[in-house]
Amino acid sequence: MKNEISFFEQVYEVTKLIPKHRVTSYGAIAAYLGAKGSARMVGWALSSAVTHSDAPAHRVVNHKGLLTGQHHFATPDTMQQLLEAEGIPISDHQVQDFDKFFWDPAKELL
DNA sequence: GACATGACGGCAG
DNA sequence: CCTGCCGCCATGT
Repeated sequence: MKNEISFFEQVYEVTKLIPKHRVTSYGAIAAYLGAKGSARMVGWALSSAVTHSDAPAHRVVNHKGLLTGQHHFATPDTMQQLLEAEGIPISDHQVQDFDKFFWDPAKELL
Protein backbone atom coordinates (compact mmCIF):
# COMPACT_ATOMS: atom_id res chain seq x y z
CA MET A 1 0.00 0.00 0.00
CA LYS A 2 1.10 3.53 -0.64
CA ASN A 3 0.22 6.81 0.98
CA GLU A 4 0.44 8.76 -2.26
CA ILE A 5 -2.72 10.40 -3.46
CA SER A 6 -4.36 9.24 -6.66
CA PHE A 7 -3.60 11.29 -9.75
CA PHE A 8 -7.09 12.75 -9.98
CA GLU A 9 -7.07 13.72 -6.29
CA GLN A 10 -3.93 15.73 -6.98
CA VAL A 11 -5.74 17.37 -9.87
CA TYR A 12 -8.58 18.31 -7.50
CA GLU A 13 -6.13 19.91 -5.08
CA VAL A 14 -4.39 21.98 -7.74
CA THR A 15 -7.70 22.98 -9.30
CA LYS A 16 -9.03 24.11 -5.93
CA LEU A 17 -5.88 26.22 -5.52
CA ILE A 18 -6.56 28.20 -8.68
CA PRO A 19 -7.10 31.85 -7.64
CA LYS A 20 -10.27 33.63 -8.71
CA HIS A 21 -10.09 35.62 -11.94
CA ARG A 22 -7.50 33.14 -13.13
CA VAL A 23 -7.52 30.10 -15.43
CA THR A 24 -5.02 27.39 -16.29
CA SER A 25 -4.52 24.66 -18.86
CA TYR A 26 -4.52 20.85 -18.66
CA GLY A 27 -0.89 20.72 -19.72
CA ALA A 28 0.14 23.14 -16.97
CA ILE A 29 -1.50 20.97 -14.31
CA ALA A 30 -0.08 17.81 -15.86
CA ALA A 31 3.42 19.28 -15.92
CA TYR A 32 3.09 20.44 -12.32
CA LEU A 33 2.06 16.93 -11.23
CA GLY A 34 4.99 15.48 -13.16
CA ALA A 35 2.70 13.89 -15.74
CA LYS A 36 3.97 16.22 -18.45
CA GLY A 37 2.58 15.03 -21.77
CA SER A 38 -0.37 13.28 -20.14
CA ALA A 39 -2.70 16.25 -20.33
CA ARG A 40 -5.53 13.87 -21.31
CA MET A 41 -5.37 12.33 -17.85
CA VAL A 42 -6.01 15.77 -16.36
CA GLY A 43 -9.13 16.16 -18.49
CA TRP A 44 -10.20 12.67 -17.51
CA ALA A 45 -9.79 13.53 -13.82
CA LEU A 46 -11.63 16.83 -14.18
CA SER A 47 -14.56 15.22 -15.93
CA SER A 48 -15.06 13.32 -12.68
CA ALA A 49 -14.27 16.43 -10.66
CA VAL A 50 -17.35 18.20 -12.05
CA THR A 51 -19.72 15.65 -10.53
CA HIS A 52 -17.43 13.79 -8.14
CA SER A 53 -15.77 16.68 -6.30
CA ASP A 54 -16.13 20.39 -5.47
CA ALA A 55 -13.13 21.51 -7.52
CA PRO A 56 -13.73 24.54 -9.81
CA ALA A 57 -13.10 22.59 -13.00
CA HIS A 58 -14.54 25.48 -15.03
CA ARG A 59 -11.26 27.34 -14.44
CA VAL A 60 -9.38 24.77 -16.46
CA VAL A 61 -9.36 25.12 -20.24
CA ASN A 62 -7.19 23.82 -23.05
CA HIS A 63 -3.97 25.49 -24.17
CA LYS A 64 -5.88 27.68 -26.62
CA GLY A 65 -8.14 29.04 -23.88
CA LEU A 66 -11.06 27.17 -25.43
CA LEU A 67 -13.82 25.86 -23.14
CA THR A 68 -13.72 22.37 -24.55
CA GLY A 69 -15.33 20.73 -21.50
CA GLN A 70 -18.51 22.74 -21.26
CA HIS A 71 -20.63 19.78 -22.39
CA HIS A 72 -19.52 17.89 -19.25
CA PHE A 73 -21.28 20.38 -16.98
CA ALA A 74 -24.96 20.40 -16.04
CA THR A 75 -25.67 22.58 -19.05
CA PRO A 76 -23.46 23.71 -21.96
CA ASP A 77 -23.67 27.26 -20.60
CA THR A 78 -22.61 26.50 -17.00
CA MET A 79 -18.86 26.69 -17.62
CA GLN A 80 -19.03 30.00 -19.47
CA GLN A 81 -21.51 31.46 -16.99
CA LEU A 82 -19.25 30.61 -14.03
CA LEU A 83 -16.17 32.10 -15.68
CA GLU A 84 -17.93 35.30 -16.67
CA ALA A 85 -19.33 35.54 -13.13
CA GLU A 86 -15.74 35.53 -11.86
CA GLY A 87 -14.70 38.32 -14.20
CA ILE A 88 -13.28 36.22 -17.03
CA PRO A 89 -14.56 37.42 -20.42
CA ILE A 90 -15.63 34.63 -22.73
CA SER A 91 -16.26 34.91 -26.44
CA ASP A 92 -17.06 32.11 -28.85
CA HIS A 93 -16.40 29.52 -26.11
CA GLN A 94 -12.92 30.98 -25.73
CA VAL A 95 -11.21 32.91 -22.91
CA GLN A 96 -10.31 36.44 -23.95
CA ASP A 97 -6.81 37.64 -22.94
CA PHE A 98 -6.04 34.03 -22.04
CA ASP A 99 -2.36 34.87 -21.70
CA LYS A 100 -3.23 37.55 -19.14
CA PHE A 101 -5.53 35.32 -17.07
CA PHE A 102 -3.29 32.27 -17.33
CA TRP A 103 -2.17 30.83 -13.98
CA ASP A 104 0.74 28.41 -13.99
CA PRO A 105 0.93 26.24 -10.80
CA ALA A 106 4.54 25.33 -11.60
CA LYS A 107 5.51 29.04 -11.35
CA GLU A 108 2.95 30.94 -9.29
CA LEU A 109 2.15 28.19 -6.80
CA LEU A 110 5.85 27.60 -6.32
C1' DG B 1 -5.40 -8.55 -25.11
C1' DA B 2 -6.81 -5.55 -29.22
C1' DC B 3 -9.13 -1.45 -30.81
C1' DA B 4 -11.38 2.96 -30.41
C1' DT B 5 -12.24 7.13 -27.80
C1' DG B 6 -11.26 11.10 -24.93
C1' DA B 7 -12.14 18.32 -21.16
C1' DC B 8 -4.76 17.61 -24.58
C1' DG B 9 -0.15 19.07 -26.22
C1' DG B 10 3.93 19.40 -29.04
C1' DC B 11 5.95 19.49 -33.44
C1' DA B 12 6.15 19.87 -38.59
C1' DG B 13 4.40 21.94 -42.77
C1' DC C 1 -3.30 30.74 -36.64
C1' DC C 2 -4.69 26.24 -39.02
C1' DT C 3 -4.22 21.22 -40.28
C1' DG C 4 -2.30 16.78 -39.79
C1' DC C 5 0.19 13.22 -37.06
C1' DC C 6 1.95 11.10 -32.96
C1' DG C 7 2.38 10.41 -27.95
C1' DC C 8 0.19 10.12 -23.76
C1' DC C 9 -2.68 6.70 -20.21
C1' DA C 10 -7.27 5.22 -18.39
C1' DT C 11 -11.79 3.43 -19.71
C1' DG C 12 -15.31 0.89 -22.36
C1' DT C 13 -16.59 -2.57 -25.70
